[in-house]
Amino acid sequence: MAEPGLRDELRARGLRLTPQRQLVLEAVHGLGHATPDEVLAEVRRTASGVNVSTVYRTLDLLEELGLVTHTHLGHGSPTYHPAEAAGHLHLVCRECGSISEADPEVAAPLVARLEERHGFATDVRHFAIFGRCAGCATP
Amino acid sequence: MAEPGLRDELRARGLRLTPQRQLVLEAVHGLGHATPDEVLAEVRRTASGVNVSTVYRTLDLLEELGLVTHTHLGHGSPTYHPAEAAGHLHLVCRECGSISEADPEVAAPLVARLEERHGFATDVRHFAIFGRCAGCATP
DNA sequence: CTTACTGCAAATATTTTGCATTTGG
DNA sequence: CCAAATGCAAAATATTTGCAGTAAG
Repeated sequence: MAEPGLRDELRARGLRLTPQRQLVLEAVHGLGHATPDEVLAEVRRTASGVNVSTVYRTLDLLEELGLVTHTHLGHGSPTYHPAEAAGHLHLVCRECGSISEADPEVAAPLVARLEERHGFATDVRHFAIFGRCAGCATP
Repeated sequence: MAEPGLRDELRARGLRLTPQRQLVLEAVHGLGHATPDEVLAEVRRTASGVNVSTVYRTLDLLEELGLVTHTHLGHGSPTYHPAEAAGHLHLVCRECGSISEADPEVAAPLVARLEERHGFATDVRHFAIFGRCAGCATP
């Protein structure tokens, strides 16, 4: 998978395209949702010996470049996604820990009201909703 | 400020009312929003020498008892609130970091749709919405 | 060549845990 | 008294940083 965007975004800022940066970006794409640790593990499955610090620094960089985003899905580490795939909400079940996704359209009325009443521009990508999933519902 | 609820909740489970537990609960009430660290600092302003571990253990306990709740407001430590005051949404501005509140009623349509389409029971208390606040809007 | 980038190891920060001691009821 | 709770110090995690060597352009 070539990442045409990466090289250009980097050059535009006088930065360099390195194998590590390509690997991290590919890992984020491959995994869909992943913590820095999971990205590290994935990267190491392919190329051995990429360093933890590099993964952290690279994820920060990729986020600045607008190629990935992150979300806080509750406790622990943040989760990184490819920016393009970020157009969904996360439903986090506090009982079983499962994470499902929902169409951002369900949040449209909320977004509209927040804008209207609070002048608040909601970033739907960075969104996590907590509760109890269907599977854990007590009948 | 007497905490009538605390003693009873504890006794109902065969647990004990200790000065530390009262102090932590009072600190959460006094602060409104606070990380474990901030709670610790506040508690120490009053009584000296309450231990970090006790604060963590107590916050967990108070949450189980339903007297406080916590929310993840982005990076870093979770934020604890008094349970009664928890009936609001948090609007977190990613630019200035400010946290404002909104009436949970604005989320009603979202909650309804998630229930209907995904069988997901949203916990509105545990809710954080990211975006850009009115003050940071670029005109 | 120039300087951005990486690896490494140590420093921070945060939360958890085992165990001896204290203390509420 | 006795089990529960605390303090303490060490362990487990997670993330950041300084710096010297490596490599992209």
